[in-house]
Amino acid sequence: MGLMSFPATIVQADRDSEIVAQAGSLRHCFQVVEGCVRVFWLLENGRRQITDFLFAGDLLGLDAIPDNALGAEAVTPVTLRRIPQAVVETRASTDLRFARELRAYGAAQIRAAHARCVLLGRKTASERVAAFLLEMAQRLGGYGKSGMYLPMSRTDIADYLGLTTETVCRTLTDLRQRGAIRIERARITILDLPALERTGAEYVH
Amino acid sequence: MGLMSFPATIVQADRDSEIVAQAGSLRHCFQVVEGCVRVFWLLENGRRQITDFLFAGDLLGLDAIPDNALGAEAVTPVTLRRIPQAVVETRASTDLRFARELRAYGAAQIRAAHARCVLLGRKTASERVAAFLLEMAQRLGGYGKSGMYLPMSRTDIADYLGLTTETVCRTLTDLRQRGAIRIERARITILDLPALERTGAEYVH
DNA sequence: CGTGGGGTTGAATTGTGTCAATCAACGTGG
DNA sequence: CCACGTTGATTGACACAATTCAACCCCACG
Repeated sequence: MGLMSFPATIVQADRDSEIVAQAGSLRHCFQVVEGCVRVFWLLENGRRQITDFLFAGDLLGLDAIPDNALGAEAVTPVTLRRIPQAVVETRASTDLRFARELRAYGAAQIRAAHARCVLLGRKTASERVAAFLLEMAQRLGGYGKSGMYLPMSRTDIADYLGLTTETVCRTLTDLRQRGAIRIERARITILDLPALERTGAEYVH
Repeated sequence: MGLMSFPATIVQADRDSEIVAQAGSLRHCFQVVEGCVRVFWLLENGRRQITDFLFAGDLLGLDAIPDNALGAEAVTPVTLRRIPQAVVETRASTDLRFARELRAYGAAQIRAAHARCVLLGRKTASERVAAFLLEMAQRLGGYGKSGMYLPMSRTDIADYLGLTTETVCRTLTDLRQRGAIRIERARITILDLPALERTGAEYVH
């Protein structure tokens, strides 16, 4: 993403601290340099839906999301590049190549969100967890013998998949007992990829 | 949306027929002129998730969605304006105002998709149905004494809300018995808006 | 006036949530 | 360096919301 060339302020965020997009009247967007961020919505009575996890390179706040309801927090200590919305807007209004990149990015976001709707609306707990592991392996480079380190808690995973912590645990245990994965705390190794893919049941048409 | 000014082919689609975005090597996007369209994903074994209903004025296929998995069908007989993707692309690459509109549209789509994730991941059946009725009332102008005509079947509604037909029915019946709505087949009238809004429980932060 | 496809209702089942107990890992301070 | 407290992960027992299976209804349509 051509966001690299933007003048940006480097900011840090502690574990579990909020990432504020609105500083005074100035809106910002961010690019994750290092660490993991969760983007979420809250409902009354404490229900939470995580709509995305962000890792190095990922973007936040490009879409002019209205302030209410949406939140972003550091899952781990995070380093971010912060860029004023207005700067991005200006660039988008002059640089056609960049504008196109932005549109492509938006389209990818929409596609991902729709895939998540399918997952949340129509998949079972096992399918959700399997799909999650596959997504994370994809994004974190977690195929391979050494597995991947998942920075987020089981609760985070549950709130991402529309489940409870307990169900996530049980499902992981089940996958382990079937020999599909190895679990060492936050490190998960995929042992039987085809089995996971069979369970993660992606779209058909 | 500035799509009105585009040269477009008017096409019709029968009830339940597919709307094909890919004619040969030419991709198209559409604007609904009249009728209702469902956009959906299929999973193996017949599970279906409807990601959106489209009504007059709404757009389809602007985002360069990869052909697989996604489908669009006419819920009612539909009239559409069909525009080649390439034309839109070209226009976006020259007309900055239009490009901006496109981005705003994309941002709105993302926001809507995220709201749907919250609904599918964290809301109860009653909350989903109430939210659905409010959304439809909003989009169809269905507040008011005469209510609104819902063109889609209960099965469609269920597949939109991640429920079963039966649950949708029961929940509607329940809302009726509480005096929140009146049901006459496909026509639904909101009698107690505050009650619905209380149930539909929107985001809090 | 049948016939058929949605819609509605009922009864039984089950996947997932809830509540609760235990465990494992880790940081802290004595 | 070790008891302790804290926090997240795991497991078990039970409850319940929503699904499944089934029957019936009702209207539209040939």
